[in-house]
Amino acid sequence: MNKNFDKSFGFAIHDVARLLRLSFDRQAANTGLTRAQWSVLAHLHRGNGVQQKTLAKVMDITPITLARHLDRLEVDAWIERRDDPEDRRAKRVFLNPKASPMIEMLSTLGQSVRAQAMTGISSADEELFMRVLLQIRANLCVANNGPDTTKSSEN
Amino acid sequence: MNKNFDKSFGFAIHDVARLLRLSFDRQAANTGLTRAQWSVLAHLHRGNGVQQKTLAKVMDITPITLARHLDRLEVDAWIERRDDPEDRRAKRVFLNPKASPMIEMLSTLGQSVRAQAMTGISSADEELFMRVLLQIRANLCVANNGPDTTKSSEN
DNA sequence: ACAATATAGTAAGCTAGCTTATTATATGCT
DNA sequence: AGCATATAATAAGCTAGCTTACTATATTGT
Repeated sequence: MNKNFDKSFGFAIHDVARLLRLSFDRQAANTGLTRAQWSVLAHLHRGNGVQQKTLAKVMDITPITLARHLDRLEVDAWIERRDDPEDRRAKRVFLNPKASPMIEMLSTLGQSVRAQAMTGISSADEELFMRVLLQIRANLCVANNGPDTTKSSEN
Repeated sequence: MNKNFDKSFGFAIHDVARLLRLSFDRQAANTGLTRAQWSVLAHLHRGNGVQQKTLAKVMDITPITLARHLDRLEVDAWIERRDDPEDRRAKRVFLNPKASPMIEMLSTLGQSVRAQAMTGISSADEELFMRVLLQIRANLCVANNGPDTTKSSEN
């Protein structure tokens, strides 16, 4: 009955994104962290002490969306906001020590979810799939932001 | 700096889903309908008068998520809920006549967004991509719902 | 120097998904 | 018949994204 919808590109992508997030969040429920929050921590892991503005840009989410993640992460002491000494408008975000082991754990969880999703798919197919996926993302970035700002500049 | 994240499967899928939705919703903003709402209308188009329970199952969203879409769609008279004559707990959902042309319009919009996303991708690659995508979805459905309930039964 | 403009962060309020709990009605068992 | 269980829809309240608007601070132009 819903053949066309099952096969529709946009809906299929949407479903897969949702199912992946659900799968991850359920398995991480005991940690009290969601995938989106983990993503913040992981990005900080590779660039600790950045401004919120920068972090939001790298993560490609709006500053206010990031701010809310940080609010909750700060309550549970995963991260800390400090005033930027060079710009009184800005804040810089730092990981607290307790975050590191958690980042590791969630990273392996992420890998296992991916493996589950890719069951029965050859590595050649997987590779092509990823290549096309990244191309699609690039196409949409251009379409959404106007000729690419996001990926070039980095504060 | 964020190479690994750029290439990560889950995040890339998530990004693409978000960008697709954004792209669609922006271009459809003047209609007052979102992609999710359009999806409800389109499903009704191929199965008018179904119960909410059934519609939610076909769309693979929770009943309460559907109920809220229906609330707004009903306010603007795109659809109508009627009591099920055979089950006093249930309601059946019907398209109003004004919906049909809108469904057509949004459907072509959907196609154009897809074309934009697929720019520069060969049809062979696109085909393989879709095949893998649907396989992934099937894998995740099993993982999330326990051995597949969703796709087999249909009221 | 100071007025105009730009920028960093946040607030308010929206859609869209989820889980858990409630209400009303059906169904099934004894 | 009547009680226990199951089901259809909704309510309450959460995360996560968005847009638009506001506040405080920087920057720039004259």
